[in-house]
Amino acid sequence: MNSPNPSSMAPFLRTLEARSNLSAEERQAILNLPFVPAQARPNHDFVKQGQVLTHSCFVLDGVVGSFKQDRDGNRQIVSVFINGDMVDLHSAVLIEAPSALQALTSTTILQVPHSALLQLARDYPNIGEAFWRHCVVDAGILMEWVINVGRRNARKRMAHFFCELATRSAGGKPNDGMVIPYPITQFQLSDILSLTAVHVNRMMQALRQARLLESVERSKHRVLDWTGLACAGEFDPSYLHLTDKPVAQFA
Amino acid sequence: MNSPNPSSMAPFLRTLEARSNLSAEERQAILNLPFVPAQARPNHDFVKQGQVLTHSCFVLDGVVGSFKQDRDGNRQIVSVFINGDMVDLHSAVLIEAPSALQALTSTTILQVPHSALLQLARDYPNIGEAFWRHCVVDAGILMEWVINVGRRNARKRMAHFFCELATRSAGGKPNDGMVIPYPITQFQLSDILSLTAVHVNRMMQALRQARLLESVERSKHRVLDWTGLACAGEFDPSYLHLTDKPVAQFA
DNA sequence: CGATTGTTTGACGGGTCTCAAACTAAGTGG
DNA sequence: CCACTTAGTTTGAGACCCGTCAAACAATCG
Repeated sequence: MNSPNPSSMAPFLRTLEARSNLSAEERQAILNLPFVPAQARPNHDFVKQGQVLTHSCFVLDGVVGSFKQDRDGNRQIVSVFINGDMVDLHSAVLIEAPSALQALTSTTILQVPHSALLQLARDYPNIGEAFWRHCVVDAGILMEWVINVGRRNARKRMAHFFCELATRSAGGKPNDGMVIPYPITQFQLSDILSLTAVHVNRMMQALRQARLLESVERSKHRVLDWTGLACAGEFDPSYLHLTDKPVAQFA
Repeated sequence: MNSPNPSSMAPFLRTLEARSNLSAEERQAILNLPFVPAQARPNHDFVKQGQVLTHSCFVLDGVVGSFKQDRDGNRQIVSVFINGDMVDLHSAVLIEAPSALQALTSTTILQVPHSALLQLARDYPNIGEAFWRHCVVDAGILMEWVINVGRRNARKRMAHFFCELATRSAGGKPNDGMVIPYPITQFQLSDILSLTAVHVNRMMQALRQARLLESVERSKHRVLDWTGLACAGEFDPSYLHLTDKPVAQFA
């Protein structure tokens, strides 16, 4: 355990602290979480839907998609996770995986045992609350996904997704010219956006023509005009809870 | 406080116990939660999106929809709640409402102060875990909603929704002939399913013609053929976590 | 250099939306 | 009890967004 290096949990701590107040002792307890590193191959489930889990997965480097499939095997990505995200913290309290997990590119994950997470939540109720809050924020992102897929047309939907991804990779506000540091193919985009790869391609061209986005080498993407993109995607980042720290009523 | 009667929290306890194991003392603590009853008028927000909240809302009787709107004011219902559901338990840890709440029909809600919920979670870590798990199940329902809206056509989508609603109202497995005890208009259905009211009407006719569903008085609906409906909607109820009790690894 | 993966293009079809209006049921006031 | 109003349901015609199928093109890698 703990081989990459002892502070590999630092990005997780950072994510938690964006939304919750933690004491020095609590911070240390998070950093001391045990883990087992693992490499996830792209296009290959490392968690299967319905599987019973004993650990949660933390993304140290790369991109992970959460896949659900309908009866015909049509796959739909319901959320994506990047560096610093705890993919399935929820599995600590509901051990049956509601969706499959798959890396979209070669990804390093750290497996954190449920027992350690739950022990921490019991020893430090404030950490328990922070974990709970973490899951609640994830649910808020899902809500945004519902309205994205349900109400926005292909162009807005795609713009919105890139806004979210850019904002999350930048840990706040993205800059014009930034490159989203994860390769995502148009085929993967079609799974994310509930569109066909053909239509993704056409909308991509539309965003390029509007000088909002640019494709760069290896299926990566550059934000050319952040304000324009946010406008095209009707993007309001507040649901990500990355910047402000909402304080609970109870002290 | 506590006026309807002291055990009004019993349905909430039932919901929690379907998914978590609680001790006698913990059960009693849930039942003793303080609350303020309130009546919610249909088609009128009782919580606005972005509002800062001091209490969570429990549905004692009726239906509540969670609405999100895009910039143009297009509304989309992202989840519905019925008797026994704690609509926004999540607001206890994230006090800014991610969506508006509105009754779809005349509804009785009980407002439970966040302070009481958080105090309970701290005094009884096991209750904290149960609350956390409750929110995680809600998020799982949202995931199903994403694939429903994203991947299923109008007919399947509608069948799936009625399956979910029937299952939840029946607290498990619905029966042929059961009437879903909440009036829902086709206009409301269009907000739920991301369709137009016109198309909802046409799909409704298709389900009626297939002898799967029947409309009864006052916008209510009767399930004629449960197996057929579940098949038409590709419905698998496991994500609702109503029957089995998944036990966490940690004792 | 061939093999594989990802991107682009075109033609066509269909599911769903839009707009508009008629019809029905339920509730209200005179 | 009836006339009126309002909310909800139903129907039709036309347009458009996006899906399907098929094939060519480009880039990456061994």
